[in-house]
Amino acid sequence: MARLKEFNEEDALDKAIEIFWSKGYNGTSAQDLVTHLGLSRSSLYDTFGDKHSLFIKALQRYQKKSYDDIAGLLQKSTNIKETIKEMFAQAILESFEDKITKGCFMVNSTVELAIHDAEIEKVVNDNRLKMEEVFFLAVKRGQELNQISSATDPRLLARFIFNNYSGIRVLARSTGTPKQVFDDVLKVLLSVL
Amino acid sequence: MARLKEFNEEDALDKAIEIFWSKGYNGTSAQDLVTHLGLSRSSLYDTFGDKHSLFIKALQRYQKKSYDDIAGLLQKSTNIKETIKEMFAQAILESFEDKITKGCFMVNSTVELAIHDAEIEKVVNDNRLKMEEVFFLAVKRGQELNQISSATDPRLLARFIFNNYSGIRVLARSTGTPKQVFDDVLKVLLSVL
DNA sequence: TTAATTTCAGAATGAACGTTCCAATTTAAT
DNA sequence: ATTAAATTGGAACGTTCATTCTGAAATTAA
Repeated sequence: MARLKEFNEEDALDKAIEIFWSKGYNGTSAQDLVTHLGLSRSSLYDTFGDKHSLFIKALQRYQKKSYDDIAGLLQKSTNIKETIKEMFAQAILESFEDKITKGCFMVNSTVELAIHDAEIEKVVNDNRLKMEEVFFLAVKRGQELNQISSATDPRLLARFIFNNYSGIRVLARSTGTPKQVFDDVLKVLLSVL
Repeated sequence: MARLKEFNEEDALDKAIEIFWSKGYNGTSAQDLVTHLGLSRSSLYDTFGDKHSLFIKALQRYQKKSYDDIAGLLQKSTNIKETIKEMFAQAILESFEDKITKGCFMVNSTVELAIHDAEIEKVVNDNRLKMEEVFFLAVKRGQELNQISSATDPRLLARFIFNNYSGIRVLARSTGTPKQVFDDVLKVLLSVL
């Protein structure tokens, strides 16, 4: 009965992830969104509601994508320690690619918004719990397979891995950090497993 | 010959650190600064120039204070590993205090601004290098004193410690993170030293 | 072809933004 | 006392902000 949308909603959300990831919530203006998403103000507001709603949707989509990515890799892995190494190596490499997105959108949002925005805090905490769980199960399996040292409780190792993941995502937000720094951190991290 | 300032410039800077630390650069308005610093717009702008200049001054002051704090502790320490443990334990405890400042102002600024602001990036990189150096010297001494395992190059351990420090500062920006999570990370970290 | 419905581009909105200005006030040396 | 310089509170500035509105264009079932 009515005119069709000229854009794909998921593609637009991916664009929103990009620009929020790059500039943060407060650093991204409505005009930035219009420009980067390539749609008009009216379409933007009709489709996604206000800026805050759009941000939440973008962050939730990012959470699901990055979680599924990591969970997928670890679940199908036959060499857990090697997979963890590749995961980190990948995150490190990505931070040296020439994209506007550096670091991690979830880490950025945690730092910028979690203490002031209950809705964001919930997404952030859910993410931490899910990531911890997927690392926990992976480490536990790695220990059973004798690929990871059983000297330390897998719960602790899971939290430790997540912490180092956050750490390198912070380092990645500064262009000046040499790759060797990341590699050194990863090397020590792996020596614990 | 002229009227005297009614406020202390360093106290005002400390207040600026607080509010920028809590709300970020883009999240802090000129009105926020006026309210939190307790001085008028004219005094604020006459004394510190514009918002960006004030932010840089605040961040540099924070850098010096936090660096001096950590460097002081490590340099006078007779038990390096124990001092590192106390340092982290202190950072963890502070994140559970009822203050508006959570996490680390330097980490926050890295995440929010480093890729878009060359001046901030310089402060951030200088800080990383200085922190790495102070950790490096401490670890080296700790190894010489047989307080820290010599299995790993002190440079790598320094970078690793800094990375975990950043990580827990991110975790600290989310009120929902249970203390046990921090404690577990610290436990694994110490097991490497 | 018509009618119903939605999207679209861009103008318009009022509020909030960072910054500047101004007149009054305070100080201390003359 | 007068003068010169600096600080002060608060009004005022133009700009940008997020959001809403308007009216034309587009679509498709009837």
